[in-house]
Amino acid sequence: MASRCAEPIQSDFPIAREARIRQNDVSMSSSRRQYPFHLIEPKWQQAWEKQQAFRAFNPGETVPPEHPFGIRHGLSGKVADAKSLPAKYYILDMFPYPSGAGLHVGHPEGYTATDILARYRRACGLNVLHPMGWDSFGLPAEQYAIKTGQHPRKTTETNIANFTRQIKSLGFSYDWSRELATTDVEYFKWTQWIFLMLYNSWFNPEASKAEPIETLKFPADCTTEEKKRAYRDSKRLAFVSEAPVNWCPELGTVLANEEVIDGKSEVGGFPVIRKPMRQWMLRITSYAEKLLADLGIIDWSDSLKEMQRNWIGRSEGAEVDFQIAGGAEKIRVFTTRPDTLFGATYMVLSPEHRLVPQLTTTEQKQAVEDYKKFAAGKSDLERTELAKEKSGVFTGAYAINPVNSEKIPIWIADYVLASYGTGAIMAVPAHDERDFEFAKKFNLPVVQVVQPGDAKTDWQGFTDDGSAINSGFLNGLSTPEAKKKISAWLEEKGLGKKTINYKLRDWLFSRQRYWGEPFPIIWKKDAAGNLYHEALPESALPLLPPSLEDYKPTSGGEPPLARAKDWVNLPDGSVRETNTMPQWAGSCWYYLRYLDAKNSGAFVGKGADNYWMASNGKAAGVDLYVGGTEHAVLHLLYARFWHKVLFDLGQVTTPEPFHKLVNQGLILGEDMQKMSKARGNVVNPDAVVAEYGADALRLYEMFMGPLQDTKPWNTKGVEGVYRFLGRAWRLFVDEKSETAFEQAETTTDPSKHDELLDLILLDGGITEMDATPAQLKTLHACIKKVTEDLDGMRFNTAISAMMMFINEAMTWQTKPLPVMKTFLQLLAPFAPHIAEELWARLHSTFGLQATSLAYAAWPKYDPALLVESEIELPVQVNGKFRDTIKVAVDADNATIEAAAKAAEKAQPFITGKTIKKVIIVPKRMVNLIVA
RNA sequence: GCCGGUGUGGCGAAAUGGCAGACGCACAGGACUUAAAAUCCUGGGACCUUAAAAAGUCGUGUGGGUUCGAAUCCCACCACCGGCACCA
Repeated sequence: MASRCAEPIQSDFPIAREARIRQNDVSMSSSRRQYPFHLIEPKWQQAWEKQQAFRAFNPGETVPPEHPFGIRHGLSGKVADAKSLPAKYYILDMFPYPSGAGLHVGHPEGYTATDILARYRRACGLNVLHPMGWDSFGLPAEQYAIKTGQHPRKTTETNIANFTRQIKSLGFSYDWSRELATTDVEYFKWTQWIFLMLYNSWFNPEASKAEPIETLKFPADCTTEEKKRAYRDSKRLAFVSEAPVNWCPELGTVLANEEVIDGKSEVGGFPVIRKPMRQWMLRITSYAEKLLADLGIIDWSDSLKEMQRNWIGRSEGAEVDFQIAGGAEKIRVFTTRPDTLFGATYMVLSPEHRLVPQLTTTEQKQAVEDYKKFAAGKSDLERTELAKEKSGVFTGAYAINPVNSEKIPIWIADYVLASYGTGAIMAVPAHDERDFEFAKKFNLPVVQVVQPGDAKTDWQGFTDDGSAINSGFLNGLSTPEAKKKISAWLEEKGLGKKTINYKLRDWLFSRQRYWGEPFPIIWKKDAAGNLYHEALPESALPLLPPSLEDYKPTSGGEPPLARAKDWVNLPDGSVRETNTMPQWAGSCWYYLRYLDAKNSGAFVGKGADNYWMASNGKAAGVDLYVGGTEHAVLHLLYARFWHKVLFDLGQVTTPEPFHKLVNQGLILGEDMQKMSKARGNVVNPDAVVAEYGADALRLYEMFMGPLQDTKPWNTKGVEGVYRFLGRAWRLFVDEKSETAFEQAETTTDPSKHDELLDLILLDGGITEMDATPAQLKTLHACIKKVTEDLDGMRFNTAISAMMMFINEAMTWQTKPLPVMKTFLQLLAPFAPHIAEELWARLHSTFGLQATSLAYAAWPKYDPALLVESEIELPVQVNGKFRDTIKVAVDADNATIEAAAKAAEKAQPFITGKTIKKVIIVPKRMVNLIVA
C-alpha cells in the first residue's frame, strides 16, 4: 500500500493536498494485487521455456543434460528404446482454429483441465505427451483475402502468433517442440499423402478391410484398359461422383452432410440447395459397421456415442423385389417391416428414381414431369419446412405384390429419399405414420395386417410389434417371428433378402476454395476423349497451391484455383484438379503427427506410433482427448474413419485413435447467454490474466463446476479464487515484505523484477520442526482428496479441498516445512506459477537443492494418519436424525446400541416406547426403530 | 415426434442409499482504520416460537412407490438444455 501520512498536518492547504493524494491512493489500492503474479508468471514461463521443461522424449531421442525429466528418471543422452522410458501418457486438446478474434474463455477451460492432468501424470512418473497446434486452413482467412487481397497465409500467421502469445501466457505445459499447423507445407504434404493412400485403396468386403487397389480383381467383362480403369475408380476409397450435393451459394462451395444443419450451412447459417455436381467423395460408408461396433471399445460418454450411433443410423430389414405389372423390370424396396408385406397397398419411388421415366404412362407423363421439377426446385430448408404436408403423383403404372399377387399403384413422392435404401418403398399405410398420412391424402387403400397386443389400441397407424393378421401364412405370428418367416420365404423364392442399411452417406470431400490442401490429382483424356483422373506420384508432394491475385471463384463458377492457368494446365495437355480438401482433412490426423512432428520421411515413424499409441495397460491410442461437443459427428467421426483406413493398411497400430474422450461444457456469459460479440458478453482471457493472473484464471475455470457442465461466467468468482491464492501466498510470505510489494506495484522496469522478488522473505513461522498429528492429518486428508479427485477429473472439489487446507493452516502458529512443501506439490498442477515460486523460495531459504516442481514425485497419503480413534455417529429414531454420539472407532454393536439409546436428544422420542429394532451401519449411523 | 442429459439456498455448486447445502460468490454484523480499500473474525435454507436461544415442523422440479432410512433407486408427469428429424 502507498505510504500513509505520519507527519502532523500543518495547514489547510496541505490537508486538501493530502486528501487528494489519498484519493489517488484509494483508486490505486483497489487494484492492489494479492501477490505479485505479474512478476512470478512471466518469470516461470520463461524458465520452463528455456529449460524445455515439458519436452516429451521419444525412443531414440536425446535427453539433454540437466533436463528435469532426465534427472527424475535417471536418463541422460540417447534413449535406447521404449523400454528405457517410463510408461507413456498421451493427453490431447482439440487444436484451435486461430481466428482473428483471439482466445475465448472457453478455450482455456479444456486446456487447463488437460494441463492439470498432464502435470499430475508427470509428477506421478509418466512420460507425458501434451502437444498443441493449429487447425489453420479455413474460410475466414480466405474471405479476408477476397476482401483485402492479403494472402491467407499472412493472416493465418498473424493469428497464430496472437494465439501462441495468449496460450503461453496461461502457463500450459505443452511440448512446443512438436507444434504444428495444418497449413505448414511439411504438414499438408502428408495430408495429401494420406489422401493418396485412400485413393489407392479399396474396401474388400470379404476381408472387411481396406486393401491396396492392386489386390482388386477385375470381373470377366473388364476386357479393355478403359473398363478396368473405370472399375477400379468405382471401388476406390476416394472416388469421383456426379450426384446431387449440398451447394451453398453464399459460401460458394459444396458442403458435407455433417456441415448442413436444418438446411443451412453450419458456418454462417446460409441456405444450402441440392445441386448435381462432380465431386470427390470418401467411402466412409464402407466403415459404417466398424465405426459403430468399435464404439464398444472406447471410453466416451454415452450421449456422444449415441450421437454417433444415430448419425450412422444402422437399421436391419429386408430388400424385396416387386415386379412391374406388364413390364420386365423389378423395383427393389428396402423395409424394416417385411412382416407387413401383405399390407403393402401401393409403392412410392423417389422422384429421382431411375425407373420413373420408363414406367410412367403417357397420360401421367406431364404430371410426373411437373412434380419432378417441383421436388428438385425445393431447397433442403423448404423440404424440411414443408415436411408436414405430403405431396406426390401417380405414375400410372402398377406393381405386383409378391405375396398375394395384388396389383398395387406406383406413385412418386419426395418423402421417399433417393439417397437412402433403394430409393423406393412399399407403402404399408396401416402401420407407418407417413404412409398413412399419404394414403389419407390421396385416398389409397389401408389394410390392417398387425393386431396390437392391447385390443383397445387403435390399429390405424400402429407401428409397434403385435401379431400378424390378414397375412396368409404369417397369421398369428408375433412381429419378430413373422419377420423371420417372411425373410426365409423371400430368400427361398429369390424375391428378396435380409439387408442392413445406414443413414450415413459417403463423405463429400472437395471444396471450391483456395485456402485448403490441393488434391494431388490430374485429369487426362483417353482415346475416346473421356476425362479420367490420375494420382500424382508421392515424389510430387507437397503439391503447393498457386499464388493468386484474386481469391474469388471464377465468373464461370469454377473454384479459385482455376484462375491460375499456368498451374492448372500441364505441358502434356492434362489439367490439375482445382478443388481443395475440406478443413477436416488436416484435423483428421494431427494427433498422429504430434508423435513424430519433425519426421521428414514418413507421416509418423513406426517407433513413435508404437510407443505413444500402444496400449499402456488400460487403453490404446490417445489416453485422454478433451474438447467441445460440437465435433460429435464431424471431426470425431472423420478422424476415426481415417484412422481405421490407416490401421487396415498397416500404417498405424491401433484400431481407434482416441481412447477416452471428455467434452468440456460451454461457458456462458454472466447473463446466462451464450457468449457472442453481438451480445457483448464475451470475456477476454487477456483482461482476466492482466487483473488476476493466469493462475487465478486457471483455478477459477476449474472451480466453476464439473468440467462437462454448461456454466455461466462470474467475475466475482474469479476474485474468490484469487483471494484464495493470496491467502496461500501470505501463508508462506513474511508480511514485512510489504515494501517489496509496493515497489513491485509501481515498477514498470522488468529488469528490476528479480531484485524486487529477492526482497520478499518467507514467513518466520515456517520451521523444520516436526509436524503435529493434527497438521499431518489435515495434510494427508488433502492429499487423499486431491489425488482421488484428479483421477476422477473432479477439479472443483479438489480445489475446495485445498481451500480447506489453507483455511486450517492459517490458524497454525508454526508451519512445518515438509507439510508446506507437500501442499505446494498438490497446488502445482492447478496454479503452477505461484507453486513453483514458493517451492523455489522454500528450498533456497532452507539451503536445499531445488529441482523443478514439475517433476517432483507426487505425494502419497498415509491412511494410518487419517484413522480416527473416536468417531461421531448420527443417531436416528425411526429414520429421523436426532443426535450424534461419540464412540470408539472399533466399538462393537452392543456399545454403539447402548450409547445410542442413551443419546440425550433422542430421549424425548424413545422414552416410554419399545425399541423394536436397532439398525447399525458400521461407521455410518445408528437407527432406533420404536413402536 | 424420437434419442440423450439436467432439475438442490439469492447465485456457482457439494453430498450417488445414512447428519442435505462442503467449498466459493453475493449479503449482513464485527475487528483494524480519522475514513475507505484490503485483511481477519462471526452469521446465515424456509417456517414456527423467542428479548435471544434451545426445542420443533417443513425442505433437493411435481405426484406416487421401494426401504428402518431416498437429493441418490423404481414408476408416471412437468420444465429446461443438447442432438436428430419424412432414413421406410
